[in-house]
Amino acid sequence: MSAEPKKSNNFIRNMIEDAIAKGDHTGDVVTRFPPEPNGYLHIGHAKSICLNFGIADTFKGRCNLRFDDTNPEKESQEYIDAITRDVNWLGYEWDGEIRYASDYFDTLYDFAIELIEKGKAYVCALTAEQMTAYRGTLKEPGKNSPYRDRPVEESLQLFRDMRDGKFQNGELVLRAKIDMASPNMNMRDPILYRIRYAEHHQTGNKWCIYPMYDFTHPISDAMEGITHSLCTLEFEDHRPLYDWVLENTSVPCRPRQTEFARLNLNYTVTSKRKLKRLVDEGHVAGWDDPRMPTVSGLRRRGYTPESIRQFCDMVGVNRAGGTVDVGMLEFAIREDLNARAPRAMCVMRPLKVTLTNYPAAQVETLSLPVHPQDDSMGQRDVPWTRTLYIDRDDFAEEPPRKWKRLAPQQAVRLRGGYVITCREVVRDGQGEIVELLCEYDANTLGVNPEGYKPNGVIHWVSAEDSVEAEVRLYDRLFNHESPDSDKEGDLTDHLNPDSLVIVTGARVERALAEPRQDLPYQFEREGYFFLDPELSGAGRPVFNRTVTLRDSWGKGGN
RNA sequence: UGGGGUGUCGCCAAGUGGUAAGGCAACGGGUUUUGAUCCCGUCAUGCGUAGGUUCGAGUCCUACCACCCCAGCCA
Repeated sequence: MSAEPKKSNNFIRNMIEDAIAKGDHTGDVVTRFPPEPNGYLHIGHAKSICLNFGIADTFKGRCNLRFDDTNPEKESQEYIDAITRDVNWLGYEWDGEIRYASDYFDTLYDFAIELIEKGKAYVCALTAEQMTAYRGTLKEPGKNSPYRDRPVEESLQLFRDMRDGKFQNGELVLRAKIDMASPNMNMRDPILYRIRYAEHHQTGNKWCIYPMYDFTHPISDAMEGITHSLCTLEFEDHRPLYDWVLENTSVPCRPRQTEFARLNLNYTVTSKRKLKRLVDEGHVAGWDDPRMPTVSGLRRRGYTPESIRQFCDMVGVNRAGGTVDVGMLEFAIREDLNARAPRAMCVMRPLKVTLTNYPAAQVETLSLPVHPQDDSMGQRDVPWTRTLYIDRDDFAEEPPRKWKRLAPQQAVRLRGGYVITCREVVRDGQGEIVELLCEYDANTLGVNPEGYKPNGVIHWVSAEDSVEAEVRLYDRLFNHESPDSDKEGDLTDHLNPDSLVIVTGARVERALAEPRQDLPYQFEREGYFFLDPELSGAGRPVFNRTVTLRDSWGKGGN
């Protein structure tokens, strides 16, 4: 990546810079992004992606994409495809081909043999329950497995037999021989291989034994010449084991693991397990539901890759695990879209306005800028007719103080058009307001009226010459700041019942009959809205609200 | 005294002994045909607490306190 804006410094960048300055690090800086294909990427992964690819970029190194696929029962090609797409969409290119930990299954097997031959690993026949008992507790040491000192030749033969399918699921495991009394649970003779008769999405039925993460990861890193293996804080306790594996096998090089704090966002969850649950239980429409903090959800919502990268940069990287306010994410997308989004008008809840002094047959084509601060984006045509729609929320019979919209006998500017004054309110049999009879001031196009001052500016659309649209107003999925970290109840107790409000019968200006699909629009005075690629039909657009405009008046939007 | 971490403004975050950056939010004010944007201003004598070292400490030492992670044949 070359177009990456300059990145804020963080302790990892500083560490690498110092090492290069002191001559401790020579050669390329090589990182990797190593997702397990057991779910979709979320905003937390985006942080890791920006870090790994960003580091490689600033140090002119390389970054690999490697699927950590050692648990076939939880993984699938669907997830691989989604993850690959998301990384690309975020704007990153990995070095060479996509890698898979499963590419190294043969190598891994050989290194396991090496450990056994060195007397550093053994085949253990303890059951899962026995294993737990032997492991000890956090405060008490474990005790050695009775199989720990079995002869090397015996372990060697047993391990081959494991591979050759001579045992049942879970019957035997290969364990590292380290220290059952270690205060670090990960060092109490961790399992290296388990028997699992499962078809693997990459290797098919070639294997019935699969290596564990702690054995696979350091070796995969070494095989790829990774110099900086960056991971989240919960793996800190695994580092001694990561190092142990590298020290005790004849790997070609020596990567270093460095941990950083994972991203937490309030009012949402960033855990693949919990997100999967929301999908499986139907609380959302899928992994790419616009309310999901997944990369695909954010994309469908209208977030841009640039805004997500900017957000990750704002958040920073360190070892102090905090919780970032979603407001910062919203700021990032507003900042990007304010500069780039074409403007348009959309009336969510149409209220008919008849201009009594405007000829019925007349149509005037107004030319409005696509962006008020960027002339290079050009103009668009907006028809002005006798019958218009404004939003019901922009009219009040008894306006509050400082009302900047329409009210009886008061005037407002219609955005880009004329100033109108409301003369009469028309009601139906139920007493509901169905129409406003207004007069327009023909001398106010592009100039202020003489002798009076309009309240403000509201948006509008021609009644006949506009397009019907469905608009989906999204709000936060949870109404609890930390929906998953409290003891008060279940995650699903905190779902926001108003996280999706569907508005049908909205009207958008004619220019949006065929909306662009690459970037959201700003519906003026409302927010940013992105054409939903799944739900929109020909001539019937569906817009997802990406985010409201900042609003210093009341609560934003509808 | 299981082990490993982290504590700087409401939130994120710089700072590596020389006298507390920046961003978000908030709050004032100006511009404005989006109650948007933009502009200008305010916002930590204080860095988990208590001692200590030093001419000088967020940075060094000691002791506490709080929070997070670890007992999957998950990653």
